[in-house]
Amino acid sequence: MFIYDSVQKTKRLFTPMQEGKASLYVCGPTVYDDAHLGHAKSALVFDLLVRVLKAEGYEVTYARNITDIDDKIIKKASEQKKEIQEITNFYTSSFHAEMARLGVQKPDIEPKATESLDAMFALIQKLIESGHAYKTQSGDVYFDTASDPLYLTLSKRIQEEDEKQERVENSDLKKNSADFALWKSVKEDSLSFDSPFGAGRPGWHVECSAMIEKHLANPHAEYAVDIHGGGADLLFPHHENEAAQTRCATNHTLANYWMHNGFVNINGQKMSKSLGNSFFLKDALKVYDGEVLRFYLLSTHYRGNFNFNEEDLLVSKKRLDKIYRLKKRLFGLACANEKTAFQKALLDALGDDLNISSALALIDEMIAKANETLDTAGKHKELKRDTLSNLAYIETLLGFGVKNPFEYFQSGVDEKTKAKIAELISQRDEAKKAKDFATSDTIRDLILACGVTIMDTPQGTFWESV
RNA sequence: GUCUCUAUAUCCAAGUGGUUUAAGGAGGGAGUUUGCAAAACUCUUAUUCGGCAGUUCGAAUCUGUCUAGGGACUCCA
Repeated sequence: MFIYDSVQKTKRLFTPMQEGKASLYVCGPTVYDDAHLGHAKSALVFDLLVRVLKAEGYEVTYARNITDIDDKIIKKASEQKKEIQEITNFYTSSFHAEMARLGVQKPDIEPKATESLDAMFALIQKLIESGHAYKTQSGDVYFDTASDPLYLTLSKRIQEEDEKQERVENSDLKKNSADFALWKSVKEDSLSFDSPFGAGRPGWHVECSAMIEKHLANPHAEYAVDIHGGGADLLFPHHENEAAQTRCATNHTLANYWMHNGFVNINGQKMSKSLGNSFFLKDALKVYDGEVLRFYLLSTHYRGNFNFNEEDLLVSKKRLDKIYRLKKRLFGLACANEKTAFQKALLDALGDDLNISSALALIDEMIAKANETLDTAGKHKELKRDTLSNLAYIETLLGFGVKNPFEYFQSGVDEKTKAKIAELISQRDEAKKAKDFATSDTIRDLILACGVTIMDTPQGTFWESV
């Protein structure tokens, strides 16, 4: 497959270090607040990538971390007078629950910062020993960016003059203003762990490098992982710093391929903590079906910016509805495992740097063709078998159409209303049989008043919630 | 300010030099089907790809420039 490498800025043929195996590390959330749509987008993009890699035949090892040591967590805990763990446990489990509703499969490894301290100590120790890190008078350990000739080559930034000047002024603290903390010495009333460098807590960037070495890296390989992913906002400074740490502490280049997903914008503006315009996933899930959100957030190319708005989301729902209507049409029939030309084309589209638009176009064409043949030659066995197989393929590759189609269309309607609708439909059938269309239309109005729509088919009358 | 990305029909959105005188979806229009609807299906809806200039036999696709809008440079998916 082809992957756009956001560091080389070009589409490259994916060639893993080990034939048939792919390792992937993605920066996960810091668990101090509810997940927003941006977290959802990132998780969905890499969930899709993993599914595509597996469909291509790779044995995938996918790690996504949980950052559970952080200034913001500490701040929140003290504000709410709660234990750190109470905060992190709460947001970790809500993150998991919300991801599950989006159909995001669990990563193979989900390391937590609090469980990876040994690996961080080892990495920091190596950096100190090799002269790439230093301890300040205040007890902090900093990475010495000047000691790494390749620093800033990942994000291709240019060191500015004023940054160099700061070097002299702050000589008793940091050697260079670009230097970043590997270990922050303990301050009063904050979270602290014992370490070879004194009590304190790790800097943010060090956990990813350490986790990758611990869980994914092969000591003899050139790269620590095949693919490293995350949101576009992480390229600098987070990924730059990760890359520097790994490069200087180990004989690894951090990743062979870098993938960065674009932002989710609200009203054309980046959703951001500082702007306070975050759209929380839990709020979106109150209003919209998780699978519709999945379809919507995945419906445009992962690298582009995504402007969230309700009208476009409803268009996505209509497209997903079409998959379910076809599924409903073939409901109850046995599915054979036929590999079709459509499936090959679908995988080819997604194998081209996750070209979801092409993939969705293929799906729409497949649906139209299947419906057309079912309209004109309903007993076409081979077509039914292939169509069912195609729908099953879409389920595993994209996670679309995974529910029972009747339940999908009737979600949000309580049992009492369902019974009432069933009763009205049977009354309407009586009237229709008697060709009393005035009565049947009156009954239809009563049914529509329940917030549902009905459709007469050769198999009987069905209803869907609107 | 420095760097960087984007600009395709009413809207969303593929397409990175010729098989595309531009996929797919939504919306609009006309039909088929239906007791009527809904759903489904068919046809239709950009001679044109932000403006200008250039490279080329040939450009939405490459180069320059201008315009508009995002983003990074500070915690962020």
